[in-house]
Amino acid sequence: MRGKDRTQGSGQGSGQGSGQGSGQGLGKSGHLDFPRPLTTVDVVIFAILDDRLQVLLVQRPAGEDEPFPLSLALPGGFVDVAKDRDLAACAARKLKEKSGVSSPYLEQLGSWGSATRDPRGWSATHAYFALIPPDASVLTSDARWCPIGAGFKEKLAFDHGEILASAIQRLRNKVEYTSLPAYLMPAEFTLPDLQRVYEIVLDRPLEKSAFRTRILSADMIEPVANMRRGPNRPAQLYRLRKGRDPVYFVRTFNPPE
Amino acid sequence: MRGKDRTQGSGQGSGQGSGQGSGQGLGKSGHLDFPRPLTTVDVVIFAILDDRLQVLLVQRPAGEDEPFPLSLALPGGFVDVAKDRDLAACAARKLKEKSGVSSPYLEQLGSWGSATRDPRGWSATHAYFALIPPDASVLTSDARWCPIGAGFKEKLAFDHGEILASAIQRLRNKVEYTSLPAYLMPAEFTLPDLQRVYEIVLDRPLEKSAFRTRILSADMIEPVANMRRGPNRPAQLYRLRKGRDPVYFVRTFNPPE
DNA sequence: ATACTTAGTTGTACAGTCCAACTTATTTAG
DNA sequence: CTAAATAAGTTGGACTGTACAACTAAGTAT
Repeated sequence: MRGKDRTQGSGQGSGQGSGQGSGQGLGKSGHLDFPRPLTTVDVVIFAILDDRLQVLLVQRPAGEDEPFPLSLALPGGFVDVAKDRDLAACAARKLKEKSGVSSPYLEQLGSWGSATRDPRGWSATHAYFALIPPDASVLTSDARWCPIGAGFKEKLAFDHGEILASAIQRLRNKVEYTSLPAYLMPAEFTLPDLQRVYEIVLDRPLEKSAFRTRILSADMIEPVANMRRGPNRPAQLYRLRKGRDPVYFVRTFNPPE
Repeated sequence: MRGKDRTQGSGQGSGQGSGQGSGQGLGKSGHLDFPRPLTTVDVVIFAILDDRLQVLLVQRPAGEDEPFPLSLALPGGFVDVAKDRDLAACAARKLKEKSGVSSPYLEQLGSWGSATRDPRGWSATHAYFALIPPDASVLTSDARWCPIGAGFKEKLAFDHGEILASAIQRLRNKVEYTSLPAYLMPAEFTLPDLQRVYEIVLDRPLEKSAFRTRILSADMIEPVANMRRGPNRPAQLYRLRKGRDPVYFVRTFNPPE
C-alpha cells in the first residue's frame, strides 16, 4: 500500500481533506498515487413479463480467481475510463449490451461502496435502474429474466441482493405516486392493461374509477385511433405522450390498510 | 495507460463485462491493473441560519497543481480505503470534520462521474446531503455558511454547482411532502417556528391551519412541558420524537399556482 | 335472444386542504 | 386598569379528489 502520508490529510488542517484536491498522499508533484477503490456500474433492469415483475440477471463467469463464480448478479462491470464519457453513458452501454434496449427509462439508484463488498478490495458501484417494455428485450446468452419475490437478497453475488431490494423498494414507492409504470408498457396499451401493471408492481388491487381519473387527468397518455378488440367490450388504446417526464401524483391510491 | 486488452472485455462474449469480475484487463493472475477513476465523497450540508437556507462551503487550497485553487467547493475529499469502512462512514466523517455535527440527517444524494469533471482525470464523487440544526454548527477555519440563491452553479469548483443545485431541488421536493425540515430545527421549537422553516425552504407562504393538522397528525413531534413566552400569546414547544424516520405526506400544501 | 365478461361511468360518502374569520393569551401603551 | 396590538391557535364552509358500489355499454359465445 503506497501513500503512507495519506492519513495525515484526513485531519482538519486548513485546506486538507476538502474537495478533490488535497489531503491524500498528494506529494509536491500532485501524483495522486494512493490506492483507489474499484469503480463499477450496475444496472437493475425491470420488465413485466408473464404478468410478473422480472429483473434481468446474468451469471458470473467460472474461474478460480473470480469472485462469486457462477452466481447470479446484476448486469454491470467496471467503468472504462477510455470508453465511458460519464456514469450515465456507462450505464446506458451496459443496458444496451445486455438487453438490446437503448432509450428506456434510466434513473440513478444510488451507490454502494465499502471495503468488504468485493473480495478483491475496496470497491464502489454506481447503481442505476431501468424500466423497459416487454416487447423490447433481446437478450444475450448469459442474461436471463428472473421473477422477483424469491429470496434474492441472499443468493446474488456481492451486495447485489441489497441493491436489488433497494431498487424494488424505489420502484414500488414511485409507482404509488408517479406515472413510472408507463415505461413498462408496450407501444400501445389500454387503461386496464396499465392498471394491471400498477397492480402487479404494487401487489394489491386498485380502484378502477379513481385510477382512471388520475391517469387521464395526468395527461401523460393519449388515445390512438384503434380499439383493442377481444371476447368482450373493446377497450380504447393509448400511447405514451412523447417527451413526457414522469408525472407525480399527490395522493396514493387506496392505501394498504 | 495499461491494460490494453481491456477493450476486449466490453463486448458481449459470454461472461465478459458482467459483474465486477471480468471484462477489464484482468490477466491470468487477476491483477485488475487497469486505470481506476478517482473516488471522492462530497457532502452538501444545509442549515437554517438568519432565517435563510444556507450551505456549508469550504475554500479550496491554493497551489499550482491544485484544481480550482481558492474556489469555493463542497466539503469532501478522497475516499480513504484504509480508514473508511464504507461510503456512508466516509460521508459522516467529512460531515463531522467540517461541521462538528455527528448524528444529523444524512442521505445519499447521488453520484457524479465523468472524464472531465476533474482536470486530473476520470473521477466519480458520491454526494450526500445533510441537514443540521442551527445550534450545532462548530466550524473549522476554512468552512463557511453561504446563503443559497446566489448563482452558485457557475462559481463552485468542479461540478459542485450542479451537485448543489440537485441537492436544493431534492430538499425542496421532499419538504413538499415529508417531515424533513424537522431535522433543521433546534432541540425545542414551536409549530410556527417549524412552519417558518418550511416556508423558508419552499420560498412561499403556507396555510396555518392545514399545516398544523398535517404536522400534528403525522405524529412526528411531541409537546414538551414548557411554552415559549414572548411579547404575545405563548406558543407550545415541541421536540422531535426520538428514532422517528421522516414522515411522508400524501398531498402537497397549497401548491404553487 | 340470452348469458357472460370486461370496459367504462355515475353517484354518494368521506377525508383533507384552502380560505377567511374567529377566539385566546400575552405584552405594551396610555 | 383598561385598551390596543400581536401572534397562537381554532372553527366552519367551499372545494377537490379518492373509496366504494352500483350501474350502463359493447362486444363474444351459445
